[in-house]
Amino acid sequence: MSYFALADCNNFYVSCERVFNPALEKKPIIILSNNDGCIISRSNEAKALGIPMGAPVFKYRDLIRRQHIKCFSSNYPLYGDMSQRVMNSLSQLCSDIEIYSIDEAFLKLDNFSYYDLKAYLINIRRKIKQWTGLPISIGLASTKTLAKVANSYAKRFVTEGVYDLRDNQLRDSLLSKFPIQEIWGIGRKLAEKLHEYSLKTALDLQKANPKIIRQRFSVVVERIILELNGVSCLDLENVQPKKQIMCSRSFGSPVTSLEDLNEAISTYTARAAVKLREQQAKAKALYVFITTNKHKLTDRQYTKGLVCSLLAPTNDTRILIAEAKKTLKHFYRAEFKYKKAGILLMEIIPERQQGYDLFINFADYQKADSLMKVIDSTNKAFGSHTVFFASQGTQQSWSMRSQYRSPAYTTNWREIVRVFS
DNA sequence: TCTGGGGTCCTAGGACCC
DNA sequence: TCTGGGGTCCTAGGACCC
Repeated sequence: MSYFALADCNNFYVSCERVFNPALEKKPIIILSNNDGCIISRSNEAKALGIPMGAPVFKYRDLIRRQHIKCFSSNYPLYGDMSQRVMNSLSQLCSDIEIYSIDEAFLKLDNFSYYDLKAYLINIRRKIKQWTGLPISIGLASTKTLAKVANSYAKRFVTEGVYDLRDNQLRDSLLSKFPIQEIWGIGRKLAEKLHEYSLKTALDLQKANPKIIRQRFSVVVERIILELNGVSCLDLENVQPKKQIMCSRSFGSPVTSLEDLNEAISTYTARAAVKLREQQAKAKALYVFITTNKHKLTDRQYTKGLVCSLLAPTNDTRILIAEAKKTLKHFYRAEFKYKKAGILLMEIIPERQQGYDLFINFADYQKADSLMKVIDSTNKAFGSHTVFFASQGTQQSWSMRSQYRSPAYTTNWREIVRVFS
């Protein structure tokens, strides 16, 4: 018999901040999205004060001030590095692991019949806390979907942070109290439609006829039913190379000029190209888009994007930037105030699958490869903005707001924690 | 003043082929 | 007074996740 466990960091971004600033323990804290727009992580104290997930921060300014809630801008260099430490630690403790998101991993526990699994997981949790400083919760069950349910109970009701949902009777009694929209894979729309069939709890769904549900909904919901019954349909997944690579950002303030948009698009293209080379791939097409602020009803709106097919697959930042700028020029219009721009790399193929262009000297390919390698390794060693392209600009007046950022404690020598000063 | 960013999967429907 | 049907490929869009 094999089981699944879901290990999930508690209030991950908040917890990362607390590791390096223990004065924040037991205080209400929130972390803001890029551009300081939405609330994307909350400490338990902030949740208790009624701050919802994903809410725009300006709607809660009063509450934040009144309750002295501490705000932080997102600090992805820090969170990414802490995530890696957690995942490395988990991998040492369990060999069958799928990293599902920045703060979650599924573990598959095969051939553990001689162990007390729950005790084993409690020990994992203790070690992660000791090695990284981060608190995690673990849910244990016979399928991934049930492990998710177990995890949410581990978070809410259990002090040792591990919840064992392997017993069928216990499972069904908990599912009868579990709202259908909180099931992994059931979002708002599906929940509404399921409510029309009087399916309100996870147990209602579990008892539904999978074949009929498949006809009326989809194979996705059918699988969820089987998973809720303890029939595993979703196995651990290997990391697949990305089929699309996106980089987009909202601007700190509205942008109108083509020069600024060119800088932004060049910057996003350069970032996407780094990701592309990291997975040893090339793109055959790219998509550039710009959009005005859809929340600002008084502004005239314009949203437009365009696909550009590349002559040959490439991961050369110089070519990608040139093509992206050329594409932008086709649909840029000067009379709008833009809020956001972005680029999507498409039709991605592995580097070694690529054919070569008859009219390009092979030596030129090798030169481009070496140049990109030097740029990437320099930026990796000395910081991501050490070498950059002139078209990315030096002022970047359009760049996003990040007013309350904590130091990059673990990834930048200049921002390292000081014990003495 | 002020509303994130990045990604996947599934389905429906059109075009096209024989 | 009669005009197939099955299969594949592609794309757009919806829904979901964290």
